[in-house]
Order: sequence, then structure tokens, then C-alpha cells
Amino acid sequence: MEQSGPETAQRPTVSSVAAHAGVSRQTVSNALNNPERLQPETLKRVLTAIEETGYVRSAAARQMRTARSGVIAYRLDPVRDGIGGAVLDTFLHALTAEAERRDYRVVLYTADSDEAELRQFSSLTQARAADAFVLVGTHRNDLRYRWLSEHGIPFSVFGRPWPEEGTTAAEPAHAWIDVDGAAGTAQAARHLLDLGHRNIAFVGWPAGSETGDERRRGWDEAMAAAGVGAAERRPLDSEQQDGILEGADAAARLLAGGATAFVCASDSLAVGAFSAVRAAGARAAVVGFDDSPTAAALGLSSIRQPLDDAAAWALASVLDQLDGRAPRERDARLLLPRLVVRESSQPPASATR
Amino acid sequence: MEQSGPETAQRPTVSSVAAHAGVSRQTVSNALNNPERLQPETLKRVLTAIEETGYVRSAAARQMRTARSGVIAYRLDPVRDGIGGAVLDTFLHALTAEAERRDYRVVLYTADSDEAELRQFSSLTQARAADAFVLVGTHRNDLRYRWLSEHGIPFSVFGRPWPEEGTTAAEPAHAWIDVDGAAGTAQAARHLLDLGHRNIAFVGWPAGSETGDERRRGWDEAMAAAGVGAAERRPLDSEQQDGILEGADAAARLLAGGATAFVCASDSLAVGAFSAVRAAGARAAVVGFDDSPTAAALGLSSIRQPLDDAAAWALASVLDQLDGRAPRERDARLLLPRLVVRESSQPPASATR
DNA sequence: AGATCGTAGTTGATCGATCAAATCACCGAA
DNA sequence: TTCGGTGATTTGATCGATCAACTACGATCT
Repeated sequence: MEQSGPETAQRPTVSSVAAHAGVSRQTVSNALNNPERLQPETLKRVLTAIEETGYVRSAAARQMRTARSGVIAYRLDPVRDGIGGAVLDTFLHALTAEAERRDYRVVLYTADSDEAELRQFSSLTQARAADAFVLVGTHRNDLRYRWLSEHGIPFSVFGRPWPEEGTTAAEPAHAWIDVDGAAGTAQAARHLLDLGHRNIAFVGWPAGSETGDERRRGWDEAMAAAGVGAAERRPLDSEQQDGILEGADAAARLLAGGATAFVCASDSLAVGAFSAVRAAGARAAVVGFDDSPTAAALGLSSIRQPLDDAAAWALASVLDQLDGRAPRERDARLLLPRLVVRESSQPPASATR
Repeated sequence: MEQSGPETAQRPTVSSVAAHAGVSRQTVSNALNNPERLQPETLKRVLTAIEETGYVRSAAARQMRTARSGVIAYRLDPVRDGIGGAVLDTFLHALTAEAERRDYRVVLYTADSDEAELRQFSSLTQARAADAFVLVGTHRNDLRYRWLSEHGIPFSVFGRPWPEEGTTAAEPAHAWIDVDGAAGTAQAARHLLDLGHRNIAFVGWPAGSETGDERRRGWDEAMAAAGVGAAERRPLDSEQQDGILEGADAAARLLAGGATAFVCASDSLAVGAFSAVRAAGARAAVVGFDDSPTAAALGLSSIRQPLDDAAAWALASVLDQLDGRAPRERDARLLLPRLVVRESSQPPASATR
């Protein structure tokens, strides 16, 4: 498998491998791209020659002929928040790993505005340096989807599409995948209900963000389903910016109001809530969102997004588009997150009804 | 600047642009690669034609001829810790941005062992999918440097080289850059001394890791220089695994021992220390390390590594190697971090000597 | 005047793989 | 025996940019 000395031999090419195996260029090419066209015996001989010479296809030559780069582009944003940021990191890692598995590669680019990103789209595709894009995050009046669609460039999005202004909120034309946040917080709430809690507070973001509203809804619906009335739920709800301190403040307030457990919209809030609980010497349970490494380190229960699945789907989708296959069917519109139970919501606290 | 309809026109090439401008292929090529060879007037005409046609060089064709991909490879590790991980994220972002500035691109790969990484080195370079590598993190008996060197593949490292076993700790053969951790903690200690503190504790990692030992050394030397004797310093030193809880425990213990300020080896430890201080109702100052977004959010003073500089240098170094230029001179072996002062070490606490 | 040189720009060949079309070998049917 | 047909393999042409060698045309020198 190893190759000879530093600069001794020329880099092997299809032709040199062909000579080595006693066949023609094209046969070597076929061995790699259409093995079924070769006689088993010939195939084996060629593969052996490839092995022996340590041959690897030149990406450039290949791209040139096939007009495909085998590259997916991903926009790397500046680091924002320490705890929540890990989600996209994990997604990117999963995307890279999945791409490797399918013989693709991931290149990074940066952009600090939609316009800058469109320029990147343009130059990356014009240069044939990338075949497709995987986008994360979405905002209102996002210019990117339309631009990519109009230019016929394959892409998929991790994150729900916002209904475009003026559009009847019909099915969006593009491929996207997302996680069902409501299902996550509902699951967390039910878990805490099962432990005997009833005064389960929600430590959430200010109303208005889609993600935040959805997470609140999951908690709210689960509580309602468990027979906790609207009047009882209202004082258990809270809104604040994301952050550890904000979470701590909110939790302290809610604790004073009689809350015995917390479902949080993020791990940042949950870390804060958790520390407030400990500071107050209370035994209230806390569940976070995103299962960040911080949560794991602190023993904080948290809702884990299936990022591997999301990345795999996002990649599979763009590859389908590239290969002209029909759009991938999905049984559910949204992926289901999974609650990871740790000490912060274990062992069952004594019910406080 | 924009290009016509979706699929109307063929992608422009050197030839089509040449025709458009009334010159030859090569002249277009020269306009882009050796503009000084053209008469100013011709150059302008060609550039206009490029602009008008929206021409962008095909990366593949270029790579093929020049045997250069214009790509730097970077290994993306799985997310480990939430807070400290942001350092590498920031580094990667800086690297990507700097690469764009210099018309290079960054591709990602994964590897879960040195051996796996060597395979990646091999296939990425054989396929000419990457010209060089930027590595981060180092460990003893790292197989990678030797392999890359022996194969003549350019690379640079963010992180100090460990002295190789059996080697006289001479200058390592490869290009590397790192941040002077000792200078950082020394700066933090001096800052706290200036504020009137004397019982400044160090919340550090267990001895044995180079990075950790170095950060401890900075604190230690600054304290010694300020006249704090060894016997006085010893009880102010502490060792624990990295983590928020560990930091909180250590700080609580040290507070009880009379510490009035903390220099921490990481922001994780500092976050813990900070919360312990608040929990104890004390007014002790805390300084973290790495200036993570979490620290910024909490108002925690922290030592910021000059990651932009490090990334720029790492990239410049591999490009020098690629272009056969002499290794880049550096005035200092190490980059100096900068202390970012926030509320956690402000306003000057009353001296407690 | 003729040789020499320099500048600005041109043409031919090439990188390495793949597509498309051609060839070859072999078999059974007419 | 010959021919069509099928499957396996080979040859020719090509993707688009750049390198290297070459032409053209003045200006300069002897």
C-alpha cells in the first residue's frame, strides 16, 4: 500500500497502471468506474496493479472530463456562542464524515452577507470548485434559495424554510431537513411528568423566533395533555435571551414561584438554570436542549438532535439532485430528537404536587 | 458582473473570452497570471472582456496543468468540549478567511488515528486534491510530521512540537507557530497584582501537559517577580481536570484558603471559578484563558490567543513552502496573547493583603 | 546596411482521465 | 462457410488552462 521513496517514481497514471497490468487505459478506468463491464479475472488483475502501484485517480483530470468536482461547499460562520455553536460543529463533522464515505469532499467558504454569499456561489460553481451547497440556518427573505434554484445549482438546507413573503405557504421548492423541536421539549416534559413533577417550567427565548416558539409549543402541549391547565401553565413560562446568566436568573425566579423542574430551550439556559438550582440548594430537575458537550460534562439531561441523520440526509439529497435522481422520499417531514437522561433529571425527585 | 440566464450560454473559457476581446488564449491567461507581460491597453481590454462574459477560471483545468490544486487540507475533529472547542473553530474560520484572501481553499477531512490520517495524507495528495496540510494539536511520537516531511508534502502546525523521543531537542525541522501561554498567564497575574491582589491562585490542569505546565509557569514567574515567595505560592496552586465543575470546586477550596483572585488555565475552569465566587458571595477576581464566547457572554476577563495571526502565519508558511520560498522569518518564536479585561476582574477590588 | 535584441503577442503540445466509437474474439444460426 | 450478434477491450478525441517555443515588428548597436 505504501509508495516508494520520496521523489523516485513518477506519480502513477491510468496509462502506467494499464501498462503494469497489461491492459489499456480505458480498462483501468472501467475497473474503477464500471467494474461490471470487466471480466472478473481482468478486474482482479487491474485492481492488483492499482494496489501495487499505489495509484489514485487525479481529481483534476477527472473533474475536467466529467464536469464534476466531487465537492460540496459549506459556509463556515464566525464563532458566536460557545455552547450552542457546538451543534453546527457536530453537523459539519457529520457532513464531512458522510461525504468521505461517499467519495465526496467538503470545502469551506465564508460570507458575511447574503450578497457576499451569492458571489461565492457564483465563483465556486463557475470555477467548478463545488458541485453543490449545504446550507444551514435560514432567515426571512433569504435570497439564497431563489438564486441557487434559478441557476440550477443543487443545494439542500438544514433548517426549516421560512415562508417567503407573498408566497402562499405552500411546499417550498427546495430540499430541506430539520429536527422537530416541539417533539423534543414535549418528550422532556413527559419525562419530567413521569418523574412526578407537575410544576414544570419552561425557560425559553422571547416569542417570535420560529425555533424558540416551536420548542415552547412542545412543552406547552405536553403539559396541557397531562392536564395542566392554561392558567397553571402561564406563570411557568418564561422568556429571555439565550445565555447562562439569563437562564440562572429565570430559574431562580421560577423556583421562587414553585417550579420543581425546568425544560430549557437551550443548553446555555439549562447550564444557568442548573447552577441556580444548585445555588438555591434545591433538587429541581433540569433538561437542556442540544446535548452539547458542556451538558454531558455537567451531567445535564438534554435533548439531542440527530445531527448525523440530518447531515446524511442533506448530503444524500444534493447527491440525488446531482445525479438527476428523483427527490428523496421522507416518511416524516421532521427528524425526531432524543432525550438523553443524566443526573440533572435523575434519580426521581420526590413528587411535589 | 452577473451572468445571463440559467442554461442559455456555454460556460465561458479562455478561448471564448479571447475571441470576445480579439486576442489569443494565452493573452487572456497572461492577463490573469502575468499581467505585467501585457501592454496596459491590452490588459484593460482583456479584463473588460472577462468582466463582461463573467469568466472564471476552471479550477480543474488549472490544477491539471499546474499540478496544484490551490487547496489546503484541515482535519476536522469531532466536537469534544463545548467551551474550549471554540478555539479551533475560530482558528479554522480565520484559516478559511485567510485562504480566500489568497485565492486558496480549505477542504476538510476526518481521521480517528494517526494511521488513518496518514492514509488521508496519501490519498489527498495522490489525487492532488490538496497541496498542503495545516495541522493543529500535537502529541508525543507524532507520526505525521515525519511522514509528511519524508514525502515532501508541505505542512505547518499550530501548536508546539513535542521533542521527539531520542532526538536532541534541537530545532524541529518543520514549520510551526504557537502562542506563548506563559506570557498570557503572566499578564493576567500582573493585571491582578496591579489591582492590588496578592493571594492570586492558579486554577490549572494536572502537571504533565506541556500547555498546562506552561500556563502555570507564567503565573508562577509573575508572582515570584512580584515578590510572592515560593512557600506562599505553593498553596495557591491547584491541579484538576478541565471542566466547569472542577473549576468551581477548586475555586471554592482556594477561596477558603484566602485566595482573592484566580488565574485559570481555561475558560471552562474560569466559568466554574466564577460561579463559585458568586455562590460564595465573594468579590474575588477571575481571569480565564482563550476568550471563548462564553467568557464574553458572562463578562469574564480572559486571555485571547491571536488566532487570526496564527492562522495567517500557518497559511503563509505552507504557501512559502509550495512556492519554494525561503522559510518565513519570525521575530519571536511565539505569538503573544492579549488579556481582555471584563467585569470579572473589574472594578479594582479592595486590596486584601 | 545588416545583425542583434527586446517586447508583445501568437501557436503547438500537454497535463490525466473519461466519453464515444471502433475493434476484436467468440458463438450460434442461416 | 459465412454472417450477425454480443460482450470485452482498445483507440481516438476531448475537457480548459498553461508552459514552452516561436513569430512579428521596431529599436538599437556596430
